[in-house]
Amino acid sequence: MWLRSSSREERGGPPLSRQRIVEEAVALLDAEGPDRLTMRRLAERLGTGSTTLYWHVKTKDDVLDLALDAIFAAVPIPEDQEWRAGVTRLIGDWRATLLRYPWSAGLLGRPMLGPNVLARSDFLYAALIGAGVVEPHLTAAAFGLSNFVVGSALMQATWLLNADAETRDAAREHMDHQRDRYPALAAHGPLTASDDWDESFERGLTWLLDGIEATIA
Amino acid sequence: MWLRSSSREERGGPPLSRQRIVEEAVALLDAEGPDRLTMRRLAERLGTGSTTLYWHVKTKDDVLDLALDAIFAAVPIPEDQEWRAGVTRLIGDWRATLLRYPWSAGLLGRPMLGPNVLARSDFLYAALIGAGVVEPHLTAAAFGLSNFVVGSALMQATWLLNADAETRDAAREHMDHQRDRYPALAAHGPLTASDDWDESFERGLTWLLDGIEATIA
DNA sequence: CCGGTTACTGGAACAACGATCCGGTGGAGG
DNA sequence: CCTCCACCGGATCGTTGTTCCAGTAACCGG
Repeated sequence: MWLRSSSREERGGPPLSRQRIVEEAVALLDAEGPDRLTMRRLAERLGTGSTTLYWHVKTKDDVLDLALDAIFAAVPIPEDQEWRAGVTRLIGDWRATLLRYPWSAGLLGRPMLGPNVLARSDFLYAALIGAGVVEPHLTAAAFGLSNFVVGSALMQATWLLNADAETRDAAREHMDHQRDRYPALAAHGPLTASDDWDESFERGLTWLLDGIEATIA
Repeated sequence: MWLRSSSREERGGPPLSRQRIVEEAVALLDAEGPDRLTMRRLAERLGTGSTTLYWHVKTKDDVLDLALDAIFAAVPIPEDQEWRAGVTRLIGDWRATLLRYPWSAGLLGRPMLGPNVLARSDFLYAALIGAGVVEPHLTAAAFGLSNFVVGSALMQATWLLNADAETRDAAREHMDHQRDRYPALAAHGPLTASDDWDESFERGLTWLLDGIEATIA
């Protein structure tokens, strides 16, 4: 998607329709989930014919790529002086956005090269460099933080947001029924009411940041 | 899927066909990717009609759930005495399996309740408990390790395995063209030839394990 | 004012998909 | 020999992403 030579902007044509399509796609994904996102349904919401969309957008995958990047505009780029505060804020807001749009979890398996994602990734690298993190720790730190937040949001969105209540209950019962086969998991695993996703996330993030900080000479 | 009361096993009927379907599905996913996995194509490979599959399997999603769980049978459950060695081995093999079947990355957004996944999750909890990790660190540790490995494999599979060479080259050129806009990212980000995914993964894993170990009284 | 280029629209249609209906078949058990 | 039942698969339905192509409306140089 982001690799296609955008022949539209070159001619100065207003990408206004494109924007409206993406906005409506996000709204539709939010309201009904990714399965219900159809070119026809999207067009109907926009009051146009379904085939008209293909003038503004090459394929449906492009709509998804654009929608995925669009939601990251809600992640502010921190201005903190202290690197740890800035990184913590960025990662936290990143996670919050992924969880606010749970359908994004299913889209994380595609290349993210949109401007919003790139700008925030650039900030992450810049913050780490500014903190004095050098290779090979730099790449490991940026990867680790990104992968950690992506994995956390993916898992939480899968269980708490995308799965409906009956699925969760059935899963709990399923685990309960096999309590003897997976004793440790049944006693302490997810789906036990006691787990606090936010707290666990921050603990893991702290471990990562401590490890990164220790590499600074 | 795992929540459906399996009326087949109850009657003692041989689930042999089911197993063949899953094996062939994994082979098909491996050979042509998830987009090309079709009930018709899968049936054709098995030498049957497409509708016959629905006798052994409720929906296509069931096939995907079964295939996803099936590949984790290749992850051995460690027998190390030392907890760090066991956890490191499990997480490493987990990652290796996810990368050997890159299509699995796109399936991670669904509830994983298969027996293979559960058994290995149970081992992870048991190993951490045996090491002396207690709540609230226990949940954070298990989540953190799982999420880290899932995120790492997802990102690497996206870029190095699922994206074809031309996509990667186009992405590199795309980044190069905007080098001034994302200076830190262009200089140090992924897609720079110097990055070593394996090394970065192990560094991040070490940071997490160090943090977990520090919580042991 | 006009002819034509250009930006944009959308009905019709196509191939492919997941899934269901329903009429089969073949062998085991009475 | 009859009956039952696990198992099979052709025909078919509704829906999907995408393309073809015949339009329309606005602008622009003459």
